[in-house]
Amino acid sequence: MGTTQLEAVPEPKYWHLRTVLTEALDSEFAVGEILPNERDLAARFGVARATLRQALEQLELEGRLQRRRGVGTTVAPPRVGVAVGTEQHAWPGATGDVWQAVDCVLAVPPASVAAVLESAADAPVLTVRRSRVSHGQPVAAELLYVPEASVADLSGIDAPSGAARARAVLRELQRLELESQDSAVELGSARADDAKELDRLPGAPVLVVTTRFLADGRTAALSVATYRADTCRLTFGDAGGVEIHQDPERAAS
Amino acid sequence: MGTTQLEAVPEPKYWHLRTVLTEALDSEFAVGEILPNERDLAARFGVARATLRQALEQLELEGRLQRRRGVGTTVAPPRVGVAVGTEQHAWPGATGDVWQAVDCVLAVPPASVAAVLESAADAPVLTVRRSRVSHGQPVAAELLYVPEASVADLSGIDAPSGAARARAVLRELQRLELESQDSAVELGSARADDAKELDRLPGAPVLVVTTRFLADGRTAALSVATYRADTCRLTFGDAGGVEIHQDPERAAS
DNA sequence: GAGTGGTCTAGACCACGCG
DNA sequence: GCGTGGTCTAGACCACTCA
Repeated sequence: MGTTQLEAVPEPKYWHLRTVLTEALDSEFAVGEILPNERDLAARFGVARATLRQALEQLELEGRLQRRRGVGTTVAPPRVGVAVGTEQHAWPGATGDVWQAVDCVLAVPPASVAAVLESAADAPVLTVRRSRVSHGQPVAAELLYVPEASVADLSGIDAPSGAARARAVLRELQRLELESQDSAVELGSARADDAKELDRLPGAPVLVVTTRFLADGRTAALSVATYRADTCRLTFGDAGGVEIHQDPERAAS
Repeated sequence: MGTTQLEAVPEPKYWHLRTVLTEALDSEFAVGEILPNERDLAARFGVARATLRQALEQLELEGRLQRRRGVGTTVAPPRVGVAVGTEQHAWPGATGDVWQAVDCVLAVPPASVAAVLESAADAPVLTVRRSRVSHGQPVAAELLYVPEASVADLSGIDAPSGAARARAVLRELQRLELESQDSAVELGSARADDAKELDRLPGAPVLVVTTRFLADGRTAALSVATYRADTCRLTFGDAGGVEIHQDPERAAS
């Protein structure tokens, strides 16, 4: 006897909370609206604040919420689609490039980068920092590694570093003919410097897009671009990409 | 006066822990090795278990660790590259397809899917479940939505559902000529059913790849594929993709 | 049944944004 | 200075795996 199937599968509280909050967001809140603070919400649902925060973290990961210290928790707008396919993420420095050069230094790259560039582990390479803005918000920070062999002549540039030199490097890069490129996308967490540029805390989830540019039969440049995972949807291919958002617990049944 | 710059920037303990552990993983541990349990580790570093767990979560997100309840925490192998570019993630059912058909039912899709398919919100569509295995491990679960208009004739199939019917649907789909496709990648969290298929807990981070297949001037099929974010690196483009792993706190300096 | 990671609690203090 | 989210603690119990 007893209850039929009440709590037959005791799912975690935070997961149930996530579902409840998702439905509330869908029906009762508008984009940009401020939610009650965490202490109030926790009390309202009768859970500890840590448990509530676990649910909010999920929702932030899914791009449904935005939390800012000292401000509050707001309903996030739908993710913006950023093109990383053929056209927009093309040969760095090409016309129509969506990136903005920030800085350029000559530095020894991480070992993993050196391996791909087939350069000595301690050989310095030109390291260009660029940033990408979409809809007024910073969406990505990039480090572009360019072996000195890829740029013919930088003697006309007097600046040893800075945005001017970065643009000069990109200009020189354009003299090479791009043969092909390939990319990989994986999940990562923002390093301190990237986090700052993306207006997030260190460790924030990011989508790391690594692109290798091939010219003259070798790797002419390597781009490691860090996109905010909470606000971005990376689009590939012919058209603009698909607008789909995950539904809560909706399976084929 | 006082101390020069000791703790001038008090970074969070869990972040510092993450860095320390990353370096330890790089130098002192082999892939597959089992770490001390969380209680021991926390005691060794003089922090609460919750703080230690926060660091481990980061490392798991970055694909460095693998944690399994009842077993322990092990050092994860490098992420496997899975191709989602042109060839392998091509027209479903084409020869060389890496997917395995699991099931097929006729069901009403989520509203967001119906919108893309340009079908009525309550119109059922063929929903094919497929799974993808790489290196012996399940890496992705897919729901493929196929409007009935896309498949000419299923009358020869007596099974109302199941893997046999799924394969029949894919076979019929091949009769259409694929015009183009576009994809989008975004971060999500695994629904209960996907989590089970991917051998993870609900809410685990996943990379959601949404692909729209265009044929006959309309959307002939829509694929929503859920990849394990901890173990997968999605590769696009001409070659096999780049093998880069994020280095801890290594900036151009 | 012993040992593991997963969940949850009820507190405390800190860093930040804003008025 | 106040309210927010972010960090941290020291416990407890649960779910799972495996010998």
